[in-house]
Amino acid sequence: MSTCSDSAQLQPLTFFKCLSEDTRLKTLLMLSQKGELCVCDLTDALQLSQPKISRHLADLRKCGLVLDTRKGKWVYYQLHPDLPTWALEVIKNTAIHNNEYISEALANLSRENC
Amino acid sequence: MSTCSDSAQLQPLTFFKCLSEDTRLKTLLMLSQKGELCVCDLTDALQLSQPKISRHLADLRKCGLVLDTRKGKWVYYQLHPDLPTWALEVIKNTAIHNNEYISEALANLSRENC
DNA sequence: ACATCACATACGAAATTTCATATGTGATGT
DNA sequence: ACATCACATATGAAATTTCGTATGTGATGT
Repeated sequence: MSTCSDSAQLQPLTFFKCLSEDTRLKTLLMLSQKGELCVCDLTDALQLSQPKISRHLADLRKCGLVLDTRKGKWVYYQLHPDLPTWALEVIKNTAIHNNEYISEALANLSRENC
Repeated sequence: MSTCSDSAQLQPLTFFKCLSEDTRLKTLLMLSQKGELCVCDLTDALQLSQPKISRHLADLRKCGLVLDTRKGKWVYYQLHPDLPTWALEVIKNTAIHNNEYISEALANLSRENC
């Protein structure tokens, strides 16, 4: 995940490289279902260390797949509003037809908040 | 691309790992447009060595994304007929909206045959 | 039987990706 | 000013992926 030459148009290969890692894929699928999540939501949901989540979010940011918004201490992430339609459809299509892949993470999410 | 535990149901992560490499992605997109291609078609189209193409096709085979059929000397590949609908739609959706990504390869294809 | 064509596979080397650990930064509260 | 919380980033080690080269295999033709 090094070659995301920022600000260029989203290349299909770049896009699928982002989807080819467990943490990043689950993050994108969860965002497509939940709309908006902060970093601590994701560490809870995926049961992973904060730096690990943060590094993968940085990758997704650099490729333009997610948008971050600071609200006080918290940083909220969402799927980038400027995502090409085909890419958004891939994410949503995958999320809808693979519920079991993210169901456990979504369950962790609802239990507690930071 | 090592962990394609054959014959299991297609996992989204496995699927996207297959799409996260240039040769494999272009191969799948071309198959979705052309229906059927032999190995030498792909070496011509993508201008890559035969073993390189062959190794990536082996990956796609092991993950169940393509089906190979021997016809005399030639081995023809197609998208696997049992592909889950969501996966097939991802491939077709991507192909339709990213013509420029495979246009050069498709042009090479029409020029000559082996 | 032998040569050749189309394709598959084995083996290291090189490049890329991923990770844990440590440290840095901005915002909030006292 | 200081401590703390939420998050980001740097660094080097470890795992994984990719590739070139060499070699193996099945089918066809003579």
